[in-house]
Amino acid sequence: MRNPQLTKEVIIKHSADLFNSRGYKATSLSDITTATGFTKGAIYKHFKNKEDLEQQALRSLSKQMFDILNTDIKVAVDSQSKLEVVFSFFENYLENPPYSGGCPLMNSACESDDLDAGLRQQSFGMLVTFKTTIKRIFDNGIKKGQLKKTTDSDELTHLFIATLEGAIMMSKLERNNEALKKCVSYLRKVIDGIME
Amino acid sequence: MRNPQLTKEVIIKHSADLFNSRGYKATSLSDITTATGFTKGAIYKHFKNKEDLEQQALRSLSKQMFDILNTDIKVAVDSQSKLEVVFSFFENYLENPPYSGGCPLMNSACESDDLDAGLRQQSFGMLVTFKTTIKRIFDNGIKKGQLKKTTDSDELTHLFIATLEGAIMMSKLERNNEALKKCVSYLRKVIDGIME
DNA sequence: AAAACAAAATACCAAGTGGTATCTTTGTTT
DNA sequence: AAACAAAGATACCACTTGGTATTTTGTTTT
Repeated sequence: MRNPQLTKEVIIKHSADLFNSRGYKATSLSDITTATGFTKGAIYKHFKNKEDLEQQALRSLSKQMFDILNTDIKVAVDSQSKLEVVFSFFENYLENPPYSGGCPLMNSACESDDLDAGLRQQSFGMLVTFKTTIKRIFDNGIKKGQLKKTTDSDELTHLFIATLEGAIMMSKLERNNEALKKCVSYLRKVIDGIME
Repeated sequence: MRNPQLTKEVIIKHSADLFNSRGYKATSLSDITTATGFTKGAIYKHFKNKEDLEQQALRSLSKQMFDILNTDIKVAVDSQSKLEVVFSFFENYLENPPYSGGCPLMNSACESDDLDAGLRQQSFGMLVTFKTTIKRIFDNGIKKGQLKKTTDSDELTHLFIATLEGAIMMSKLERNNEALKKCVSYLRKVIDGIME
């Protein structure tokens, strides 16, 4: 019944959950051992140290987020529905979260200071990926004539990500999705305004 | 040369700085003693425990932020220039920060989970204050005929705060104020659009 | 100047931290 | 079935954590 690969996955999944909801530094190894049922021996068999585990956990969260997003974006046919995928993803964050604890990008970005360069670097990469994903939708939409040629894709990319991330923070703090709903509602109108 | 009141202020100021840049849980008492030059004896003379210090430090950061904002908002004469105060406050966050480590609202909101209810509560109050501050500018602007009557002040309040907070997160992570500049630039155009 | 009091320093404490070395178990290979 | 290596459990380690009890220092009051 031994399955080292599964063991590693279980450890990553549980610690990712703990890291994202309680914080990376605030989550101790013993938190993880009690959550997973494995011992420190098992953890250190699969991970160099806690920092290594933190990074692999964040990578897992990042992969999970973008796997969902990219899959649904690919299915959507035009720019508007592709952006709608992003909207509903965030809009349903609180009610039906793919992982608990809010957005892993914001959480890691807020917690990682200059000291732990690894987490910061990975968090940064996550932001780059996010920006690339959104901007591509705009640029393709413009190219295909679905969005107005005057659309400032770079500005809107920044606006969208900042607004969605900020709204998640607000909604998480207020424990209701009013902020998310209001912000997404606004962004939808922005889309309507640049539709060709 | 003993000055207990000053001692307390020094402890609060230094720990506020540490909490906001490195994180609340990640900052230890010894971090604070080395930063302030005082010992644990001095700290526990003035604060019940670490949690108490955390809360008083956050309150200090909050006060500092809103003192600056409210003062400048009061000086500004019309709605547009009042909102411009908020914009420039955030726009200059990175280059000329009133405190280091990014926005204390977002930092405390991200870090505080359900376990430390105190920090969370205070963070929540900070958000309420922020929302009230912004919304009042809109509502007064509408009432005075400076902004269009059709302005949805509640929606814009949420949009502004979410966008500014998200932009700070991005700019802090990217170590440049591109995101802040782009987002503020957009919000300025929103204002132009609702000017009467 | 002595006594009284508060402020801060010092010296502790138990508990928890990340990490390592060692041992036992398990599954696989020969 | 014997041997072997990998997986994981156990037992430990030095160190740091938040917190407390006690002592010293400085300031006021009498």
